[in-house]
Amino acid sequence: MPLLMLKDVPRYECLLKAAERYPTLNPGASAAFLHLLRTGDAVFAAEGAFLAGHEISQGRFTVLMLLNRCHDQPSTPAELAEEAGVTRGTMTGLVDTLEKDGLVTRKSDAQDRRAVLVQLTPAGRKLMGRMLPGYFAAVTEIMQPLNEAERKQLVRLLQKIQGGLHADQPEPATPAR
Amino acid sequence: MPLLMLKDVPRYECLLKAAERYPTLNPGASAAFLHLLRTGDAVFAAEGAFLAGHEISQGRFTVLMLLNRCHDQPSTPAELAEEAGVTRGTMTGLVDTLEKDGLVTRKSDAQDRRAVLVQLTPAGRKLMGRMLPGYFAAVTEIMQPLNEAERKQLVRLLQKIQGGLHADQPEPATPAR
DNA sequence: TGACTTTTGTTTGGCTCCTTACTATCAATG
DNA sequence: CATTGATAGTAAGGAGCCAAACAAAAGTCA
Repeated sequence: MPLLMLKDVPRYECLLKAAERYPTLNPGASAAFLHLLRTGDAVFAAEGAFLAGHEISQGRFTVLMLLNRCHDQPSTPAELAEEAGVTRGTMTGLVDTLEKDGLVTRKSDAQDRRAVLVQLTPAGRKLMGRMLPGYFAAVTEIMQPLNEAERKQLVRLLQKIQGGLHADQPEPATPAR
Repeated sequence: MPLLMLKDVPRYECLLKAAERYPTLNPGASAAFLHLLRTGDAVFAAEGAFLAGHEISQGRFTVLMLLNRCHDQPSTPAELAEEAGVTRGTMTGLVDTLEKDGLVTRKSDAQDRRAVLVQLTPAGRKLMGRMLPGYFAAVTEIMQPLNEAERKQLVRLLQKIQGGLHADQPEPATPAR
């Protein structure tokens, strides 16, 4: 549960009342915003609870997923950090603990002596094979309340929001490539 | 950006292909799940970016919001922790830094000598008065891509998911009260 | 070649949050 | 009363993340 926020979304009437005091408050937008954060956090926590049952954190699980994707190709920490959306420093720590637990190995790249190649060990592969069916089942379970049409609808709405965010925050240094 | 996860949601075709290997993987459910986490995190980050411009973190802002709600009533750290969904230990730290910055004060409760009352200082109230219009405008801006009907639809879908989560995870110790 | 810039992985120190353990106070019951 | 149990706030230690600074190795270009 990484997001500190209101535990319960305020009732819509309260938002309406607050809007009288704050002219910039849009009740519909605020309600959607709060529910999105709230539900996103709850779903994230549900995923975390499942993974905690297997003694693994979300961060480590993400790395294992990335390494499990293409079985034999090892990845460098920099690639993993980029794909996971964390800094290389963070990835160093994640790989450290995964290596300590015997789930991945580090070996130096023959071509580039700066680089390190990270790869799943047989134990790591075995763990994923054991976890993934349950993991996917848990995800399906979480999304059970929505039928297929509703899921598509949800994805469409979320993509709209995300598209707006990207437009708001253009990377200033890379205009075109 | 507290959630470590895949930076980009996998393409739907990749999910379909993965579903061949993992029978429990439901592509539609997985896509909705990943988009929900991804967008929730992006929106959370956008909020954090706004608040960072005012030199304040999400956690501290939540506390200030709770204290600003009812102007004169001070709250105890335990109440604040309950409402914010964090532990009392975490709340101690948040109030510590807010007090250090002169935004809130602690005073001991006359009725209950264990308790502490936390209250906004004039400086804290002033900060909120300065920040909130921009904050609500930023929330509105984030939700701009959705029209009012879509926002309602989104809230409905999110509530459905949340309802399912509560049903899955019944508090075992408090059956009825 | 030699002097630059970039990239790689790591280290360090910081922040926010949690869990656990502790003391002080209250409340309930004999 | 005195004992027992619950509750309030705090402190200590850990996990996960970041930003900044670093040495080593590559790439670039005169």
